[in-house]
Amino acid sequence: MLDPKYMLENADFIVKKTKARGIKLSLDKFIKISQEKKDYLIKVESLRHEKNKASELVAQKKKEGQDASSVISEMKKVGAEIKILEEKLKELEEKLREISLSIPNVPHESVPEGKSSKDNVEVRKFSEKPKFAFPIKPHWEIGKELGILDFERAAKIAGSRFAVYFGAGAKLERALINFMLDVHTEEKEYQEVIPPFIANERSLMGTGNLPKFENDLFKLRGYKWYMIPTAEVPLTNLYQDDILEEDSLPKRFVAYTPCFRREAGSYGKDIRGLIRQHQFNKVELMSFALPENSYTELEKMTVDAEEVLKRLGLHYRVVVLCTADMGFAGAKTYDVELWMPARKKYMEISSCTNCEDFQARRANIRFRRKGKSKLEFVHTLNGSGVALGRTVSAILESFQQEDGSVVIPKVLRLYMDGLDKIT
RNA sequence: GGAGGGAUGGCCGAGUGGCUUAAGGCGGCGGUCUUGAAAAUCGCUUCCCGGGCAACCGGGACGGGGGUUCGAAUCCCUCUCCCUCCGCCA
Repeated sequence: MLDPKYMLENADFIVKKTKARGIKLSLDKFIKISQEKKDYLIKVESLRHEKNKASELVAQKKKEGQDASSVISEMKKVGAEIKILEEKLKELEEKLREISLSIPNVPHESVPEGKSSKDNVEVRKFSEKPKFAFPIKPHWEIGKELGILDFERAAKIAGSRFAVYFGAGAKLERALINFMLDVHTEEKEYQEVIPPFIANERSLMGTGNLPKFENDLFKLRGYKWYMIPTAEVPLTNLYQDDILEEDSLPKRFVAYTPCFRREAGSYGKDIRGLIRQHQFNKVELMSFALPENSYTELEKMTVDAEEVLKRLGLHYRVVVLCTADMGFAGAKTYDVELWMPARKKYMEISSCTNCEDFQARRANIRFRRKGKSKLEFVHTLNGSGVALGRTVSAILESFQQEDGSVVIPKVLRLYMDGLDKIT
């Protein structure tokens, strides 16, 4: 949510920036209703003032034993009038809120303009694409042949877009979770969290998943609960309605959670393998930062996410998303993309986003500067550190051997009882 | 699932229809004292919206929503969350 004052004062700029996102937006209605609301507000306030004065008079008269009935009957009328105006006012406020909630964040000035993901700009790369002297296989074939991934059995249990991990596959996934958590907690100053994997409406409003993107979510039937699509939701809402101390910022958290997504509208896309699942594991980074530091924090977070991939020895690149490819709540996003040898394509594995005060305003997360009374909204940042399923895919494909086995990256062997190869 | 008790400013906590314009304390900020600090002491300090260059003025908010009333933190209804006891349970 954007600051309503900012919206009124910079309407043209916001419309222009939103257009760059590929979204058509008009703020005319917002401006008109805002003015209307203000007029009503002034009317209501003056009537309420009158009422307050009269109430004082009634109290005084009664104390002095005088008759107050004329004032009281007069105020009955005023009271009724106030009620009508208040209803109208509330209606207008509700409309304004609805509009505000549906407007995406404004991209940061450093974000390149573009029309699609093709216009994302590569920022840096790490290492080289792996080379193979034999015909390579996609990860689902490798996983099936090694007996560590099973999509058919997952389909029996749940349906398509689910996976069962067996033996060394399950252990690899668990090793990666522990490895990532250890890197982020022991070296990168993030505090580990295990949050609920279910969140309520308010929390999903806070992050911007609701009200616009309900179709992406799994809702629990009969409850106002949703399965989390990412740990960003519970982590951001850790401090919903809170007031933080300036000294306590930045606050950094890392959480392992499963993520649940409907993937509605992606029928037929990435149907094979671990790339696009209804349920996947992810280690997520989260940071609450001072506004003046949030872009430094975004750089740090991206580098921290990359660190994991570097140590695994996987080839990746970092791109800055263009205006058209960014998410609803983001002001700037870096995607870290892993190289998938079998598809000969880079795939997003981490998305590090500075939401500035967009989510903080929705979730009401504020802070107080030392010695000042005015409250400000914090900046929130989130980034994957990193998604597990796609990492496993890249490991299987990148480190596959001619005999069908897969070499385990050195940093993981400690987490896998010394196992150096899955055969 | 049953029965009770709660939710008040950054935090703690008083307040059961109009002398509350939310007491008091803690914390925070500033002054006095001190070589400095601590202690003591004095003052300031809830947030949001509207108006104003400003001092200031007006309005709102006591978990959320609704109601009663001339007037609600206070009474009624409802929802959410928290606590205690009983039952069940990994």
